[in-house]
Amino acid sequence: MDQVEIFKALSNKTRLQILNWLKAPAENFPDQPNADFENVGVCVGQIQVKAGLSQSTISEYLSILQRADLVCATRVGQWTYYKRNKEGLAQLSKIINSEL
Amino acid sequence: MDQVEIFKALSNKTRLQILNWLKAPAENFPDQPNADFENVGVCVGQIQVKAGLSQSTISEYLSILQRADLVCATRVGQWTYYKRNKEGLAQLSKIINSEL
DNA sequence: TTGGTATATCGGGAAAAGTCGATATATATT
DNA sequence: AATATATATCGACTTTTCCCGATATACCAA
Repeated sequence: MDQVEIFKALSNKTRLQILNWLKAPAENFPDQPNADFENVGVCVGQIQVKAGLSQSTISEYLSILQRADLVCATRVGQWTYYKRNKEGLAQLSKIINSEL
Repeated sequence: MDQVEIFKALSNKTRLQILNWLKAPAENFPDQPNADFENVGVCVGQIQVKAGLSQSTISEYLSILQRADLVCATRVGQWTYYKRNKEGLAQLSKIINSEL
Protein backbone atom coordinates (compact mmCIF):
# COMPACT_ATOMS: atom_id res chain seq x y z
CA MET A 1 0.00 0.00 0.00
CA ASP A 2 1.23 3.43 -0.93
CA GLN A 3 2.15 5.40 2.19
CA VAL A 4 0.89 8.66 0.71
CA GLU A 5 -2.55 7.12 0.21
CA ILE A 6 -2.67 6.08 3.85
CA PHE A 7 -1.89 9.59 5.06
CA LYS A 8 -4.34 11.13 2.59
CA ALA A 9 -7.03 8.88 3.98
CA LEU A 10 -6.23 10.26 7.43
CA SER A 11 -6.16 13.89 6.26
CA ASN A 12 -9.81 14.55 6.96
CA LYS A 13 -11.55 15.32 10.22
CA THR A 14 -14.54 13.09 9.55
CA ARG A 15 -12.48 10.11 8.47
CA LEU A 16 -10.28 10.40 11.56
CA GLN A 17 -13.40 10.59 13.67
CA ILE A 18 -14.86 7.47 12.08
CA LEU A 19 -11.71 5.51 12.84
CA ASN A 20 -11.82 6.76 16.39
CA TRP A 21 -15.50 5.82 16.77
CA LEU A 22 -14.74 2.33 15.53
CA LYS A 23 -12.34 1.84 18.43
CA ALA A 24 -15.35 1.63 20.75
CA PRO A 25 -18.35 0.69 18.60
CA ALA A 26 -20.58 -0.36 21.46
CA GLU A 27 -20.30 3.03 23.11
CA ASN A 28 -20.43 5.06 19.92
CA PHE A 29 -23.19 3.19 18.13
CA PRO A 30 -25.58 2.03 20.84
CA ASP A 31 -28.53 2.16 18.45
CA GLN A 32 -27.33 -0.43 15.99
CA PRO A 33 -29.77 -3.34 15.99
CA ASN A 34 -28.42 -6.90 16.12
CA ALA A 35 -25.00 -5.51 16.78
CA ASP A 36 -22.11 -7.85 16.17
CA PHE A 37 -19.36 -5.32 16.63
CA GLU A 38 -16.60 -7.87 17.13
CA ASN A 39 -17.14 -9.81 13.96
CA VAL A 40 -18.43 -7.36 11.44
CA GLY A 41 -18.47 -3.85 12.87
CA VAL A 42 -20.84 -0.98 12.24
CA CYS A 43 -23.06 -0.44 9.23
CA VAL A 44 -22.76 2.53 6.90
CA GLY A 45 -26.09 4.06 7.86
CA GLN A 46 -25.19 4.30 11.54
CA ILE A 47 -21.90 5.96 10.73
CA GLN A 48 -23.61 8.32 8.32
CA VAL A 49 -26.14 9.52 10.86
CA LYS A 50 -23.48 10.06 13.49
CA ALA A 51 -21.19 11.91 11.09
CA GLY A 52 -23.98 14.14 9.80
CA LEU A 53 -22.78 14.13 6.21
CA SER A 54 -24.57 12.77 3.15
CA GLN A 55 -24.88 9.06 2.48
CA SER A 56 -22.76 9.27 -0.64
CA THR A 57 -20.00 11.13 1.15
CA ILE A 58 -19.78 8.61 3.97
CA SER A 59 -19.86 5.67 1.58
CA GLU A 60 -16.99 7.28 -0.31
CA TYR A 61 -15.07 8.01 2.88
CA LEU A 62 -15.39 4.42 4.03
CA SER A 63 -14.06 3.15 0.76
CA ILE A 64 -11.11 5.54 1.01
CA LEU A 65 -10.36 4.16 4.46
CA GLN A 66 -10.74 0.64 3.14
CA ARG A 67 -8.37 1.21 0.21
CA ALA A 68 -5.82 2.43 2.73
CA ASP A 69 -6.27 -0.80 4.72
CA LEU A 70 -7.45 1.14 7.73
CA VAL A 71 -10.87 -0.51 7.90
CA CYS A 72 -12.36 -3.68 6.48
CA ALA A 73 -15.85 -4.31 5.17
CA THR A 74 -18.24 -7.23 5.47
CA ARG A 75 -21.44 -7.43 3.50
CA VAL A 76 -24.35 -9.06 5.35
CA GLY A 77 -27.60 -8.97 3.45
CA GLN A 78 -28.28 -5.41 2.42
CA TRP A 79 -25.89 -3.97 4.96
CA THR A 80 -22.19 -3.36 4.76
CA TYR A 81 -20.42 -3.36 8.09
CA TYR A 82 -17.11 -1.69 8.65
CA LYS A 83 -14.58 -2.26 11.40
CA ARG A 84 -11.01 -1.29 12.10
CA ASN A 85 -8.31 -3.17 10.21
CA LYS A 86 -5.86 -4.02 12.94
CA GLU A 87 -3.15 -5.22 10.57
CA GLY A 88 -3.26 -2.02 8.54
CA LEU A 89 -3.13 0.12 11.64
CA ALA A 90 -0.21 -1.87 12.99
CA GLN A 91 1.52 -1.37 9.66
CA LEU A 92 0.99 2.36 9.93
CA SER A 93 2.44 2.44 13.40
CA LYS A 94 5.45 0.60 12.08
CA ILE A 95 5.96 3.11 9.27
CA ILE A 96 5.89 6.01 11.70
CA ASN A 97 8.33 4.40 14.05
CA SER A 98 10.79 3.10 11.52
CA GLU A 99 10.73 5.47 8.55
CA LEU A 100 9.84 8.91 9.80
CA MET B 1 -1.66 20.85 16.86
CA ASP B 2 -4.50 19.82 14.65
CA GLN B 3 -4.25 16.14 13.77
CA VAL B 4 -5.58 16.72 10.28
CA GLU B 5 -2.75 19.16 9.58
CA ILE B 6 -0.20 16.58 10.64
CA PHE B 7 -1.59 13.97 8.28
CA LYS B 8 -1.90 16.49 5.45
CA ALA B 9 1.76 17.33 5.91
CA LEU B 10 2.52 13.64 5.47
CA SER B 11 0.26 13.26 2.43
CA ASN B 12 2.97 14.01 -0.08
CA LYS B 13 5.69 11.78 -1.45
CA THR B 14 8.41 14.44 -1.34
CA ARG B 15 7.63 15.52 2.21
CA LEU B 16 7.67 11.92 3.40
CA GLN B 17 10.97 11.47 1.67
CA ILE B 18 12.44 14.56 3.31
CA LEU B 19 11.50 13.28 6.74
CA ASN B 20 13.02 9.94 5.90
CA TRP B 21 16.23 11.57 4.64
CA LEU B 22 16.51 13.55 7.86
CA LYS B 23 16.65 10.29 9.82
CA ALA B 24 20.17 9.76 8.47
CA PRO B 25 21.47 13.16 7.40
CA ALA B 26 25.13 12.17 7.23
CA GLU B 27 24.38 9.43 4.71
CA ASN B 28 21.81 11.38 2.74
CA PHE B 29 23.57 14.74 2.60
CA PRO B 30 27.29 13.94 2.40
CA ASP B 31 27.98 17.14 0.48
CA GLN B 32 26.87 19.61 3.12
CA PRO B 33 29.86 21.71 4.16
CA ASN B 34 30.51 22.31 7.87
CA ALA B 35 27.83 19.80 8.69
CA ASP B 36 26.45 19.90 12.19
CA PHE B 37 23.69 17.41 11.67
CA GLU B 38 23.10 16.75 15.35
CA ASN B 39 22.53 20.29 16.44
CA VAL B 40 20.97 22.04 13.50
CA GLY B 41 20.29 19.61 10.69
CA VAL B 42 20.39 20.09 6.94
CA CYS B 43 20.05 23.33 5.04
CA VAL B 44 17.25 24.04 2.58
CA GLY B 45 19.49 24.12 -0.47
CA GLN B 46 20.81 20.61 0.10
CA ILE B 47 17.32 19.27 0.51
CA GLN B 48 16.17 21.14 -2.57
CA VAL B 49 18.87 19.68 -4.79
CA LYS B 50 18.21 16.17 -3.56
CA ALA B 51 14.45 16.49 -3.98
CA GLY B 52 14.73 17.94 -7.48
CA LEU B 53 11.86 20.41 -7.07
CA SER B 54 12.04 24.19 -7.16
CA GLN B 55 13.48 26.23 -4.32
CA SER B 56 10.15 27.83 -3.53
CA THR B 57 8.39 24.49 -3.39
CA ILE B 58 10.89 22.99 -0.99
CA SER B 59 10.87 26.06 1.22
CA GLU B 60 7.09 25.80 1.36
CA TYR B 61 7.21 22.06 2.08
CA LEU B 62 9.62 22.56 4.95
CA SER B 63 7.38 25.14 6.48
CA ILE B 64 4.41 22.78 6.18
CA LEU B 65 6.41 20.12 8.00
CA GLN B 66 7.43 22.66 10.59
CA ARG B 67 3.88 23.85 11.21
CA ALA B 68 2.96 20.21 11.83
CA ASP B 69 5.78 19.94 14.39
CA LEU B 70 7.47 17.26 12.35
CA VAL B 71 10.71 19.20 11.83
CA CYS B 72 12.32 22.17 13.49
CA ALA B 73 14.33 24.98 11.97
CA THR B 74 17.43 26.83 13.07
CA ARG B 75 18.70 29.90 11.31
CA VAL B 76 22.48 30.22 11.17
CA GLY B 77 23.71 33.14 9.14
CA GLN B 78 22.11 33.00 5.74
CA TRP B 79 21.20 29.36 6.06
CA THR B 80 18.19 27.72 7.61
CA TYR B 81 18.80 24.20 8.84
CA TYR B 82 16.05 21.71 9.36
CA LYS B 83 16.07 18.55 11.44
CA ARG B 84 13.49 16.08 12.68
CA ASN B 85 11.33 17.16 15.59
CA LYS B 86 11.47 14.15 17.88
CA GLU B 87 8.75 15.37 20.21
CA GLY B 88 6.32 15.93 17.36
CA LEU B 89 7.05 12.54 15.88
CA ALA B 90 6.58 10.89 19.26
CA GLN B 91 3.27 12.71 19.57
CA LEU B 92 2.22 11.36 16.20
CA SER B 93 3.09 7.84 17.20
CA LYS B 94 1.00 8.30 20.31
CA ILE B 95 -1.99 9.49 18.31
CA ILE B 96 -1.84 6.46 16.06
CA ASN B 97 -1.57 4.05 18.94
CA SER B 98 -4.17 5.57 21.18
CA GLU B 99 -6.80 7.18 18.99
CA LEU B 100 -6.97 5.27 15.73
C1' DT C 1 -42.27 -9.39 -10.05
C1' DT C 2 -43.00 -5.25 -7.66
C1' DG C 3 -41.62 -2.31 -4.31
C1' DG C 4 -38.67 -0.98 -0.36
C1' DT C 5 -34.30 -0.26 1.96
C1' DA C 6 -29.06 -0.04 2.14
C1' DT C 7 -25.08 0.97 -0.19
C1' DA C 8 -22.25 2.32 -4.19
C1' DT C 9 -21.19 5.07 -8.06
C1' DC C 10 -21.48 9.18 -11.08
C1' DG C 11 -21.23 14.09 -12.33
C1' DG C 12 -20.35 18.50 -10.78
C1' DG C 13 -19.22 22.97 -8.38
C1' DA C 14 -16.41 24.98 -4.73
C1' DA C 15 -12.34 24.88 -2.03
C1' DA C 16 -7.65 23.37 -1.15
C1' DA C 17 -3.08 21.61 -2.46
C1' DG C 18 0.88 21.13 -5.81
C1' DT C 19 4.14 23.50 -8.12
C1' DC C 20 6.28 27.00 -10.63
C1' DG C 21 8.79 31.60 -11.73
C1' DA C 22 9.30 36.17 -10.04
C1' DT C 23 10.22 38.94 -6.33
C1' DA C 24 11.23 40.22 -1.50
C1' DT C 25 14.01 39.73 2.62
C1' DA C 26 17.96 38.54 5.45
C1' DT C 27 22.62 37.89 5.90
C1' DA C 28 27.55 38.04 4.43
C1' DT C 29 31.42 40.01 1.85
C1' DT C 30 33.93 43.51 -0.23
C1' DA D 1 27.10 51.15 0.13
C1' DA D 2 26.99 47.64 -3.40
C1' DT D 3 26.80 43.00 -4.55
C1' DA D 4 26.15 38.10 -3.89
C1' DT D 5 23.92 34.14 -1.81
C1' DA D 6 20.23 31.58 0.85
C1' DT D 7 15.68 31.46 2.02
C1' DA D 8 10.85 33.10 2.19
C1' DT D 9 6.82 34.93 0.15
C1' DC D 10 3.65 36.12 -3.70
C1' DG D 11 0.71 35.40 -7.75
C1' DA D 12 -0.82 32.24 -10.98
C1' DC D 13 -2.22 28.03 -13.02
C1' DT D 14 -3.27 23.05 -12.75
C1' DT D 15 -4.67 19.10 -10.25
C1' DT D 16 -6.88 17.06 -6.34
C1' DT D 17 -10.12 16.89 -2.58
C1' DC D 18 -14.58 17.92 -0.40
C1' DC D 19 -19.16 17.17 -0.46
C1' DC D 20 -23.49 17.15 -2.55
C1' DG D 21 -27.79 15.34 -5.18
C1' DA D 22 -29.13 12.05 -8.54
C1' DT D 23 -28.95 7.60 -10.09
C1' DA D 24 -27.60 2.73 -10.19
C1' DT D 25 -27.08 -1.68 -7.95
C1' DA D 26 -27.78 -5.27 -4.53
C1' DC D 27 -30.62 -7.50 -1.57
C1' DC D 28 -35.01 -8.48 0.89
C1' DA D 29 -40.07 -9.05 1.52
C1' DA D 30 -44.63 -9.48 -0.04
